[in-house]
Order: sequence, then C-alpha cells, then structure tokens
Amino acid sequence: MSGVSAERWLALADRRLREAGYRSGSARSAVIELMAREGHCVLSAQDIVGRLRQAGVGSAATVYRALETLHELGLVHRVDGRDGVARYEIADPDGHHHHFVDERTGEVWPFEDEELERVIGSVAERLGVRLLAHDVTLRGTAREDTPGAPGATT
Amino acid sequence: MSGVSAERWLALADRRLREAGYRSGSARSAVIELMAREGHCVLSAQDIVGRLRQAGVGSAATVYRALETLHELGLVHRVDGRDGVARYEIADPDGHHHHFVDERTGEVWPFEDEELERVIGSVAERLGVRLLAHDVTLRGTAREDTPGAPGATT
DNA sequence: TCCAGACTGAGACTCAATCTCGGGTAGGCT
DNA sequence: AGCCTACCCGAGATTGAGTCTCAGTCTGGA
Repeated sequence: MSGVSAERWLALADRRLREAGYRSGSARSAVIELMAREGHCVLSAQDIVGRLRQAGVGSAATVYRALETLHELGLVHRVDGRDGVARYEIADPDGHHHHFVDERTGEVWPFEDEELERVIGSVAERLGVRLLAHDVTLRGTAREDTPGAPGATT
Repeated sequence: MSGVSAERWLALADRRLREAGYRSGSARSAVIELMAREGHCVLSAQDIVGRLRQAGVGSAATVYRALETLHELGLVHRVDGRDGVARYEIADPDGHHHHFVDERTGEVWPFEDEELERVIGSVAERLGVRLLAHDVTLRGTAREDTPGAPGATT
C-alpha cells in the first residue's frame, strides 16, 4: 500500500471514529498513525506496544483497546498467528489479500489472487451459506531457487 | 469420520509412532484414543486436558507434548482459533478439508472442494513457494434466510 | 531379571491479553 | 474563559494458555 493510500486510510479512520462518536486521544491517535505508517504488513500487538512505549506513549491496555476499536470499525484486520499472538494490519478498502507464512522465519507475506476469491465465492454458494469473511493462510518455505520468491524484499 | 475410519486412524497412529521410535505410554495413548473417538471435529487442547483429567490421566504438559508429537507425525491438524486457543482434529488420511464457522452459533462445519485445492496449488506455484500446509476458514451464517440477518459480504 | 532411556505429572514459570480504577483530558455548554 | 461531564489513558494486578523442569515411573530390548 502506497504512502498516498496510507494518508487516505488515516483520514478514513479519523472520520469513522468521529462518526461513531469517539473522541480523539493521544494514545489511540498514536496507534492509528503507527498503523498508517507501518500497518500495510502485519504488526503484532506486542510490536505496537513496544514501538509506542519507545515513543513514550501508550500502555498495553490502551493499545489493545485502540486495536479492538479499529477492528470493530472495520479499519484493521486481525490475522491469527500460530503462536498465540494477535497480529493486525490496516484494512485496504480497495483490495483483499491473504497470507503466506514462512515456516522457517515466521515472516508473513501478503498475496492476492482473483481466481481464489472466485472459487471461494462459489464454494460458499455450493454450501448455501452467507459469507461474512474468509481467511486463507498458506504455510511453507520460500524456494531459494526461485528469484521471484517473496523473500527478496522485507 | 466414521467409527470404522476412526479405528483405522488409531491403527495408523499406533504404527507411525512405533516406526518413529516412540514407546507406548498411558497418557499419550489416552490422548490418541480420545482423538480417535471425538477428534473428527475440532477439540481444543484445554478440552482434551479437561476430559483426561476427569478420567484421571494426563496433565497439561503431557497432553501438549502428545499433541505436538501427533502433529509432527502428521496425525492431527492444528486449527488456530481466533481466541488464542489451539484446536486439533485428526488428519483424515484420505481427504483434506477446511472449515466454515457459523458466526452466530460458533459451530464449525468441515467441507472439501477439489477446485479450491487446485487453485491453492497454482497460487503457491505462482508465488514460488513450497507449500507445507494451508488453511481456509470461511466465516458467515448458514442461509436459512433469516430476515434481518447481517448481510454484508467480505 | 536388569537397565538405559523414554514417558509422565505436579507445579513453577512465561507471557499475551484483559480487568480495574484513579487520574487526566477533550469538548460541549454557559 | 471557566466549568463539568463523560470519555480517555495508563500502571499494575489478574487471568489463563502454553512451556519448562525435574524427580519418579515404566517400557521394552538385551
């Protein structure tokens, strides 16, 4: 997600919060700014707590509260780790993606695939259910022999 | 999974453990039996601990050790809960399935879809990664078409 | 039978996440 | 501007899943 889009997300977050009747506060604002800056890839709640503590704001409770609020407003997605750690990323309003987890390094890379979305839609139809959300998580290892492997960049 | 198949899984587990050089022990056997009996749908680790404690065997440490061993041998799958709770189910040797979670009732339904598997395979190929596992979790509501049910998508 | 090494279980420990509550602050009202 | 109420914040206590440790027990081959 580009910087421009991050700006847009920040504005969106601001608006939604205000519309939902929330006031502004230093801690939540700090969380939102951090997410806009670095939340394009998954950030663990603990990461966020750590970053903000460095900056001298926020406490665990506050960060979790802020993230829960953002999640309720649909501004962030929660990605469940295999290790009992909650991870968050900003919800891209014009895009939907899934995750590949490298089993060796624990790194998480996003990807999207149109056909995958289509098939999931048809599966839901076949099952006769109304879909509200769906997660696809692939686990494995990046193939070093493939130059296009998603490991080249952070 | 049927009772017959549960028998088969039990035998398979027995064989794989022996082949891998494990000895038999009361606690692990109890975990395996419980999984064969009730593990066709997801069981949380805590559930298992509780059941076995009722029966007077096993401790938390032992149960987690046993489940880890079974997971390493590919005998069970781990399903990550949204709540930081590890859930397990027996790995059906002749079938791979995913889960639909009813958001209203919390019920979990397994399903399988051949095309979904195929698309996931091709996505992995496109990404240039070696796939070790993959989870697909659909969330939504069963469609008995309740008027007034939450209707958003994605 | 003997014995090395694997298995077990109670309890301490770690750490993410939540709860509590006193104090601070935003922002509407006069 | 000053006040006041309701919301926001943060330190610390608490919960609870999962892991670690270690001494005692048991399996299974020699």
